[in-house]
Amino acid sequence: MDVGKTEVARRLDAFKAAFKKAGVKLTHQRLEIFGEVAASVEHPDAEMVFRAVQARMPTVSLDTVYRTLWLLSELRLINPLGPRRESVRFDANLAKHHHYVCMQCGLTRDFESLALDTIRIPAAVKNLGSVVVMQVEVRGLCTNCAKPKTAKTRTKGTQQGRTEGRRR
Amino acid sequence: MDVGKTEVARRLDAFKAAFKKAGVKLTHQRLEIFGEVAASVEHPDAEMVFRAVQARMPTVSLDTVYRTLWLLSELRLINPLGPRRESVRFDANLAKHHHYVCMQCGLTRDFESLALDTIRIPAAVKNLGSVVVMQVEVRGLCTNCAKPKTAKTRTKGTQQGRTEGRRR
DNA sequence: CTGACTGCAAACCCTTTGCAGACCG
DNA sequence: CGGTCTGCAAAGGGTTTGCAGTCAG
Repeated sequence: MDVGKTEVARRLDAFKAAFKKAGVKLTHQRLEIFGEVAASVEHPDAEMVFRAVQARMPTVSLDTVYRTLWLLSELRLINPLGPRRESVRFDANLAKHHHYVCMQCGLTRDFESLALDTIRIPAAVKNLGSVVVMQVEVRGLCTNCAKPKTAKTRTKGTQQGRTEGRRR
Repeated sequence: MDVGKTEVARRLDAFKAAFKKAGVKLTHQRLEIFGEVAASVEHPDAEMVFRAVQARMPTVSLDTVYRTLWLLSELRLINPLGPRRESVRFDANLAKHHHYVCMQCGLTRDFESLALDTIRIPAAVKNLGSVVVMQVEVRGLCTNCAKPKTAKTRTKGTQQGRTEGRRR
């Protein structure tokens, strides 16, 4: 249930290199925290990481875990999962469809594709559990966010935004 | 930028039928709230819906919007988007991969597939924005949750769970 | 040594809940 | 009319932040 030893070692090297390059300090807790995420196959959330690290280092605090996790994301050593963390969104389109999600503003749009609807799922997935839905998620920068500076043409003013100004 | 008129009408019919069948009351606010989600292509969150409905019905409260949104989900008239709402999760696997997510316990696992990595994305998506990542998300019931009752064999004890007891 | 980092506690934001009055059927 | 719903206000849970002491480089 763990990531292979060699793979973890490789991730740790990338970790140290990235820290050196970014010029941030390599503290004991950062190492433990990254080690935890790198060795896990569970896609843990902050609290899971916290509990695991806490076992070996009883003084860590949950906020350090959060800060470190986001730092790691910034250095592109790990990725936050799923659509941008924020509020739950709802979808009234009950037909088969797929999603395009803007990594910057969170804009989410449906798109349809017969070809994608009929994708064959690898047999190995069967070992994980039953298959109820299969959706393709495409992430990128929406045309609006891709526009150079002067982002005056905000789509309709409402909706969409609200997602940018994250991070500390 | 809206859903077609006929489609909205169809969704409204399904809505009324489902309400009658479920024996829940069809109130003014519920109708407005559903209408808002059904006509939007934005996958709004509770607050977006709230603001939109509030414009036409200044007395609605945000909590009613929440309650209605979840009610609609229960009646399968809309679907909450993305992996179960809860905390952000992180992924240290930077290689191309896809996700299997259990709809009940939130368990999330990677799986690889050359075939899936090379899927051709429909040209229409280009109009939405650039493509940075393409991932297939398979949702279903993991083997553990699928087990009849006596779910004694909890995977490793830790991780995983924490996601079930949602909803009011 | 010194600025970056940590732990602590308090603040925040989104979401949920208990309760009394309002309204659908 | 009666039970379901709503609005209100307050509680909850996850996440973030300001501050003073601590530690990596």
